[in-house]
Parts: sequence; C-alpha cells; structure tokens
Amino acid sequence: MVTIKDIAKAAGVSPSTVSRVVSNHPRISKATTQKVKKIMDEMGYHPNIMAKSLVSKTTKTLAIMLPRPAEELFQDFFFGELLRGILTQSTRAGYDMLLAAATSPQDESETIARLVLGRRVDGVILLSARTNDPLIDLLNQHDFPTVLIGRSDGHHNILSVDNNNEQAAYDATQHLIIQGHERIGFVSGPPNLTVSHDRMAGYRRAMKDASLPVRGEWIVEGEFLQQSGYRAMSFMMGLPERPSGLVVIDDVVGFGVLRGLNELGYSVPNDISLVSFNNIALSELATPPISSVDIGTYQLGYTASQLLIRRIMEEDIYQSRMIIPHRLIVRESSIQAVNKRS
Amino acid sequence: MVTIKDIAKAAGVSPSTVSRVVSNHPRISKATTQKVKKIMDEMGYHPNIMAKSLVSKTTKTLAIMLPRPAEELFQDFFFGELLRGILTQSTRAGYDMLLAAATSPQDESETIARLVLGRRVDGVILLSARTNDPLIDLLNQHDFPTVLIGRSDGHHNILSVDNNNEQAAYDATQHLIIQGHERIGFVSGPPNLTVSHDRMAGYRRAMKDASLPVRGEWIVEGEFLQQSGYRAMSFMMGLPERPSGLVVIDDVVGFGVLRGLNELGYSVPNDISLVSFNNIALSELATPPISSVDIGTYQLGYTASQLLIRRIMEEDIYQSRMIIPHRLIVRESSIQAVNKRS
DNA sequence: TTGCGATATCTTTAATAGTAACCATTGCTT
DNA sequence: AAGCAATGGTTACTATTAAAGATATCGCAA
Repeated sequence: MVTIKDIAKAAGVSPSTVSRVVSNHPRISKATTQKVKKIMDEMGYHPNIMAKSLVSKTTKTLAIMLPRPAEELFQDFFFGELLRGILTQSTRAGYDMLLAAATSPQDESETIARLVLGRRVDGVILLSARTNDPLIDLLNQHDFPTVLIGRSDGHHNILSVDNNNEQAAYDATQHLIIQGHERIGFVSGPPNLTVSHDRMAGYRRAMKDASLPVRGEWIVEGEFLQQSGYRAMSFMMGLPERPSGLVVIDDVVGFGVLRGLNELGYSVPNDISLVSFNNIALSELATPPISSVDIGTYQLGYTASQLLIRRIMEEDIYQSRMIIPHRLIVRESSIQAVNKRS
Repeated sequence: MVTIKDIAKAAGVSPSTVSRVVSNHPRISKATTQKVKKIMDEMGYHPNIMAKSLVSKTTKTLAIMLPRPAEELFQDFFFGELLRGILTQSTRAGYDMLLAAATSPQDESETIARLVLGRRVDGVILLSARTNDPLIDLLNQHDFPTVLIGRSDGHHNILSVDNNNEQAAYDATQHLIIQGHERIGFVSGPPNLTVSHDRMAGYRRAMKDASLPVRGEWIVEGEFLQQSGYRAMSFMMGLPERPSGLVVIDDVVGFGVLRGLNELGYSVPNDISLVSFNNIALSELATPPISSVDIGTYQLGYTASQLLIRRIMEEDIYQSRMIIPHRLIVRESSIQAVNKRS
C-alpha cells in the first residue's frame, strides 16, 4: 500500500506538504501542488481513511439505527423511500452511511455504544421511535449528535423530524366523514410506537368533532404487515355492527385489508371505504387504488440527514423539531359509488 | 474520551495488558482480567475503532455498492429483502454495513477507490450487474474481496451469487405454454443488465422448444418501474395480433401491467395471463394475485454476505459461483378460468 | 548595493489510540 | 542452581495531521 510518506519521498517533500496538497491548503505553491499531484496519480495514492479519522476525530460517517425487529421495516416501501432520502443527502454532503441492526434488546445499546463511544460514526439517525426509547437517553447522556425520525414521549431536547401524524389522521378520518360515513374503524400499528398513538389520537379527535361514536371493537392493533390488515378484517367484519369506513395505519396493511374484504365478499369502496397512510408507490396500483396520506417520506429522510449534518457541523439550529407536511391523496378506495356517478 | 492508557493507569498495568484483556488474550491471569474489566466498566471504556482499524489494517465493515441511478432499486421490495439478507448475516458475523451510492458514473469509480484503496472497508458487495461492469475490473485489479450479486459477462474470476435466471424464465414461460398459450410476450428490464438478457434467453428457449413463434413486437424493454409495465401494455395491446400470455421481468412492473390491462378493459387471467419474477410480498395481494418466480431474495443477500466474509477470512472457497434455487409460485393471474373450474 | 523585517513556503516534531513482537520478571520445578 | 512456564512491561509501529519551527524570497529604506 502506498502511503503519504512514499509520495513525500518520491516528490522530495515532507509528508506534511503532501497532506496539505491533499486537503487543498492555501499555503502551498502551485508548482509543488502540481508536482505532488502528478506523483500521487502515478503511484495511485489514496489517503488511508482510518489514519485520517484517528487524528481528526471525525469519520464522515452516519449511522442509521434500525429498530428491532427489522423484518417489518424491510417489507415496506416506506423504508426504501426513507433510506433513499437519507442516502441522497448524506452522499451529497460527503458522508457515508452505516446501516446498524441489533439482534436483541441489550445488543441494541451495545451496538450504539460501540459505534458512538468507539468513535466510529459522527452522528446517528434513529428510526421508528418507541414511546420511551432508552437509546435516546443513552445518546443524550453523551451529548452525541442524533436525529430522531418520529417522536418520542418525554424527550423534548432531541432533534427530530416528523409528520403531524395527529393532524394527518384527522384529515383522513374527516375525509371519510365528509363522504357520509358514520361508523369508522381504525386499524392501528404496534401499540408501543408513537406513530400509532398520534394517528389514533387524530382519528379520535375527528370522530369527536363530528359527534360520532368510537367503539372499542372498531379499533384493532397490529403490525406493519399485510397479515395484520387481513386479520383485522376477519375480526371486524364478523361484528354485529361493522364499520363502513376504515382508517388504516399503513399502505401495506391496507393491502391486507383490501384482500381480507375481497375474500369476505365486501366491495371497496361500495361496502367499505378505505384510507391509509404513507402513499407507497404501489397504493395507486391496488384494485381499487387506495386513498393514502402522503407523508413526504423521501423528504423525511432527506431532512433528517440534513439536520444531523448541521448539528455535527455545530451550526446554530433554531428548530429542534421539524415537521414535514402531509397531503391526502384521494383515490377510488374512498370515493363512494354515489360520488363517482356525480 | 477515556483511552486504553487511562484504564492502564487506573488499573496499575500497562496499556498492552489492557489491550490483551479486551481481546481475550490467553496469557493474562484471571485476577488481572477481572480487575481491568471492572475498571473498564467503571470508567465506561470503549475501544476506539479507528485506532484499532489503523493498526490491524482491518475495518470489520462491508460496503454495498448501489447501482446508479438507485431510484428504481429503492422502489422495489426486492431490494429491501436483499438488504435484509445481507444485513442479517453480516451483523451475525460481526461486520458493519456501509451503504455506498454514487451520483455520477465517474463518481462510482472514485467512491470505490476511496473506500477500497483508502482501506475503509474489508469487502464489497456489488449489486445489479451490468453486461460489462468497469467496477469489477477495478476491484479485480487490486485483488479486493468482492462478491457480485448477479452475473457479469466476461468476468469469470469473480465470486458471485445468482439465480439461474435463464431457467427461471424458461419455467415461467413453459408454465404459460402448458396453460395453452401460444402467443406469449416478454416485458423486459433495462437492456444493459444481465438479468434482462438471461430471462429473455430463457423465454426464447422455452418458446423454441415448444415450436412457438416469437415476434419482435411482443418483446418490450423498460425499467424496473410500474410505469414501464403500464407503458408496455399501451403499446402491446394496440398490436393487431396481441399476446395472450405475458412473462414480466419484475413484480413491480407486473403491477403496472395489471393496471394497464385493467384500464384497457382486459381481464386477467381470462383475456391475458401473467407471470412475473421476484415474488415480492405484495404480489399475492394484487387483484388477481400474481404468479411469480420466487428467486430466494433474502437467501441471495444472506449467501452473498457469507461468501464475502469467507473470502475476507481467506478460507478456501471451492465454488466461485453460487446459484440460489428458484421456485415458480402459481397464483390466479396465470390460471385460466377453464382450469379454475376443474 | 546592502541589510532588515515581513511573508511565503516547507520541514520537524509530537500527537492520535491501539497492537504486536520482543523482552523482563517472578516463582516454581527438577 | 539452572531452566521454564506464566505473566506482564517496553518499545516500535500503523498513516495521518496540527502546531511550531526553519528556511528562502522579496520589498524597501538607508
């Protein structure tokens, strides 16, 4: 391997001078710069990133800490879009991305400790916030640059990027109410995720504002998997009084709901109307196309990365909590036949 | 930051001894080990990974080199599953994963050079092989541990994990032929990817073996996007003699095909039968459920990571090319109504 | 023309955190 | 008493950079 010393020797200068050439230091003459650069090219020199990181105490690397278990996440287009947003921005800013997964709960803290306290990364993006995330405490304790995608109860001093999920669910629910629905159900996600809470709260507020009753059996919790949606329907459609409209926490779950309703012989949107969240690429290709709240997934990731890098650069950050706007995309799954005819 | 020297001083031993305790060196007494470990816990010591990497010339990190542009990839469930396979195995083996993307063609080589020649990673997983990939030459030149997911023409001395895509397409096509179809079309992917070539070849062989004609206008190239499938249908269904069966390169494209056919008023499978590839989670939730060749996506990623780590460990590797078995999953999209009744 | 300080340019030295090869000490056996 | 495990310390090294020091060059006044 060719090192900075080899270049220095070959060019007849000191290693420091080569180092300055590499980092475009102003106090190097054009002649020397050219000479050194030529030799670097000839000898195929590439700076050893580890040595550089050791001395500069900076790795130019960010970590994405994946929640555990990660299966659900990878099953969802949502994650791909988020990742794309993060990666695009961090690549542009000259940062590498480390994908960190944990296999067990204690391993999660250990992984973070290894990466963060071992100075392997300059910052961390946390995904899928739980209602009380111990990782956030750990990272805050060490005052380590962290951005949370989502929201965590009881942590107000952490940088975060999120949607207004409460309002998003309000809008989705209100849309169904405007379409004339009075019995509206909610297919939720894992109960320990704040996103489940927030969307549920918005659903409840919309129902309350319209003076509509919310029945306990119209709310079903599950995972971000199609199977959850499918199972929710087996249960909900067996009720004596079943809802005529459904708000579903995630498009993939929505696909499962659609399949369940289909098999049970219900027609969407004529028998049951449907609105879900995230607006993944395939939701407009469902039969019927699914109405969905676009939460700006790419933007969410892009902004998180941007915010994190700003924090690392120690720029002044005035807003610790950034909200990405959402937008309800109305499609066939929530437009009743009567409206369609008009 | 607490270093190995701080621990050494606090424990009254030399830095080497602490280093030995950390790496479970056998020649350290139990008493010393315990004493040092206790102090490490108390002081919250975590080894600096950069310093370790510098001296050991090993980073315990793998890079996934994403193809450019990466948009398509992130839009596909396929990628998520692949990533999950890679990540699961590499995490188990104690390796971190670096996600590397390039923004331009020349940047691609630069990124590889920076990571590989700069000794930032121990190995590289290449995705989405093109027919003649210059990156492979670059990596081979430096004898750098690399595993290719897919196949690249003219590179036989590279480790790779792939499917038998030719046979997979043969099986898919033959399935349609057995169902009684004689006019079968092929909706392909980007022409510069080997996977497009291989699947096309299998399709052609199956048609030839059955003495069925292949028309040029029944073959359409595109991307791994739903829009490609949609556009292919606009074109193909406008032909004077249109196919009655379709082999589609990817499930996401299949979703687009389904939508296109739907809008044009064709029924699947009664008017047109459909088989596609990759068997993503949502293909069984399409309307109708899409027949798809399961290529063992998770396995593909898992095996690639495993192979790469073996190569890094300099284990003897007897097979340089591993083939993950495929399996045709027959669903409603390719079972004609007449068969359904029986 | 010469001498001086200012400036530009480059070198030397020390530091980053850790590891490995080699060396040193101890206490026990033969 | 010599030899030998067992255990731990010393020293040198990894590739790079920052700070401080050294040298050369230049402009300008005497």
